[in-house]
Amino acid sequence: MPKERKKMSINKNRSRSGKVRIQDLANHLNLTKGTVSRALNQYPDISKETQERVALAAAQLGYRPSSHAQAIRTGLVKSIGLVLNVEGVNAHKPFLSEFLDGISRRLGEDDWTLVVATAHSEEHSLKVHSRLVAEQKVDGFIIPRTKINDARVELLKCKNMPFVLYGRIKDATNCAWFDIAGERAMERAVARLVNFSHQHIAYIGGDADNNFEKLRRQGYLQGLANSNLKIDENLIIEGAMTKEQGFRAARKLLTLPSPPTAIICALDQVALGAYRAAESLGLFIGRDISVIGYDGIPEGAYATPPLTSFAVDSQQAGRRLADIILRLIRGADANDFCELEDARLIERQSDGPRTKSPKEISAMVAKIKENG
Amino acid sequence: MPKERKKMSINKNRSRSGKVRIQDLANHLNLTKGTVSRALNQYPDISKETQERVALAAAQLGYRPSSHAQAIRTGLVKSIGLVLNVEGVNAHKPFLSEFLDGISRRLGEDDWTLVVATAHSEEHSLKVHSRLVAEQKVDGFIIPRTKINDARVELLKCKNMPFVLYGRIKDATNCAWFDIAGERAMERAVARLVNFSHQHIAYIGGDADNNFEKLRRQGYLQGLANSNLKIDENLIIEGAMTKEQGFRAARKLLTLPSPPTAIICALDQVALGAYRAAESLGLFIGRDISVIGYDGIPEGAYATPPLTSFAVDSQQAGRRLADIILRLIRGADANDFCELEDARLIERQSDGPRTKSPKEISAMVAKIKENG
DNA sequence: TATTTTTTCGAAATCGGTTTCGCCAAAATA
DNA sequence: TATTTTGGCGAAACCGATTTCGAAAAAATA
Repeated sequence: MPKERKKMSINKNRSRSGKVRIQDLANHLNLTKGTVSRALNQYPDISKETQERVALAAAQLGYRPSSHAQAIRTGLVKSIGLVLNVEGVNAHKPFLSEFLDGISRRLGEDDWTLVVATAHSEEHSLKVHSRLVAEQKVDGFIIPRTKINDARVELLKCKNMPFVLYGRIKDATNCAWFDIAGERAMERAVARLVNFSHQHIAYIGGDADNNFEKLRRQGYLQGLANSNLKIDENLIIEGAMTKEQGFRAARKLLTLPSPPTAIICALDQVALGAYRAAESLGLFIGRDISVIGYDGIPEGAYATPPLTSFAVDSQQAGRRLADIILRLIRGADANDFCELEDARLIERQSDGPRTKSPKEISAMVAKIKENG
Repeated sequence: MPKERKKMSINKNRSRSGKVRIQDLANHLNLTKGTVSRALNQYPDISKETQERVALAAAQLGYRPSSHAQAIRTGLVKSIGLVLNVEGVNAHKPFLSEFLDGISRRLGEDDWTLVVATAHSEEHSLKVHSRLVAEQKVDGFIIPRTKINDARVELLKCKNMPFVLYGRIKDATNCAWFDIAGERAMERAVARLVNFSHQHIAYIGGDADNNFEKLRRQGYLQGLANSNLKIDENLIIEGAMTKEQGFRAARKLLTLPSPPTAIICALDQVALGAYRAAESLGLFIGRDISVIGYDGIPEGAYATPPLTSFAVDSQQAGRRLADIILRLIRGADANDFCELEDARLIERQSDGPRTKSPKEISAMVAKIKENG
């Protein structure tokens, strides 16, 4: 008996289930499929009349070109990749769905789709990108959370694959990017606090290898400079990304011999951690000390007191990024897209006029620590 | 001058950029591409020797088959669709990235990918599904947040497209599904509170058209029945999905003439809203009244007091769902997948022995309301 | 040794589109 | 009227894989 050569043909039933192919459309119209294709793609050598006839029939029969069949000739699969690095647990959470929504909506308008993958380290992220490129699953990438020196950028440049950055990087030549000006927000935060008569303003930043952190820190420093305040290294802590880390950082600041009267946090989550630190030390936020956050997470509105913050419109960001990557793929020049947008200040009750001096705060804290 | 017939050829440069095609591999091996293809796909009519030679060369040259070129013949694009309905703002947030991660990892193991799209209404969701099917962007779907009667199921059944449900539905014949037994968690929550001597146990549920809500409510009622407690319709509120709605619902319950001594919430967010309601009425959770949530969101651990809840492992759920849909596409029978998993109880400090009677609670609340 | 079977591979068709080439008739020009 | 140009479409190649078919060589059997 000869070896069986056929492989199991799985789901053969589904393959021809009622789908209208271009050949069917051509038969129905008494044209060749080549002509139908050119008509649908608005080639100038097809008469207006025929074009309309074809378009009408296509709509009536519900013809939709198979995207991978197109891809084999055109090289375009009409989809965009987004690789999320989920190593830090809370990494992307707050606005992920809004962000995805913004991207998906914009892509959907042009009948493109979004491919999402996750990665668990920077190295793994590169592998995932490579796989998507090699298998030709996507025509371009949106790169979230840029690092100062970002290996993803090198990789995609070398593979000649279009991409747009959500965030900035050190060397952005030939890179399209879109970003929210976190540094300007931080600068405004300092100005606002100075206006409230604060002079000792601390800063709790995020992970230092994220580019946004570098920028926000710069903004904070610029804010100090604008008001001729001198930098106190003791009042600057970086590396806080979670509520817990915010708690620890704020506690450290508030138990300093000369504590700040106001704290700016690069992330709302961190600010909420600072809330608990203040609470644990008997300080009332908004009265004894001021706190300003950044992100505009919904929980901020429900905190006591409601958190003053800078809101980022993630949905809009996603939409804009999708729009840019589509343009790039269609031939636009990456250098034409360097877009910076401001975050929107939400004034709430976690900050206000300075009521205590550092000394007084220190005394309050000391008292509490004694008793408890 | 004749009309220009060529369309702009965009990104022509990228099309042949160093990619290894099967023909290149075949030339390199002095075989035909058909033979190479069969060798790579383990056809039995290729000698072991040749198979190994081909596999080696493929690895060395870095050959990866173009997935859409495969798709045109096999009918499989090797990707799974997930359509998120984002109409309720907070709809999917807490565990979305973990969920995506679970799916993406499992799919990645088999070189499949995940296509994510968003929808803004039930109707729009159907359209998005249809588009993905028509353009053959996916080979199957994961359907999150099942409704009791779910139109997505009808649609996909009729289009003969494989899918797996995250959640259950009314009529699940020929449906593969995976779910967390929220009803059993609610039942256990009641038993736990009864054990703490509570007899007046309220329930705040989510939107009634979600199937999970129906089940959790049933579980709550079952729990009452198990302990021979009678149902008090005044102690049951549905339709709360956010912290704000939880606040309102809990306030309503606690200002009742005969308020509950314990509240079970179908969502942690809602439970945290209840925290604020209790606070606003001068009640201390964990001492004056008990609260139990469901979801296991990280914020629960940081609330005061830390929230007792039932944790759901979204990453694991995503992985399992991905695994099921792959099996279905490879020919498994949908009826073989009806999987129910228990949520894990996290005992914290928001519940405990009953210390006050409804009357006493009512008195406390009245006192606070009097004072302001 | 002659015949049959098995193993292994090449050749070619195929999937569903896009794109190129060239033909023929109608219109424009000489 | 003779020639050239143009408009509109059919025919066929092509994209990169998979799958079918058949044939030559090697092995097994008569």
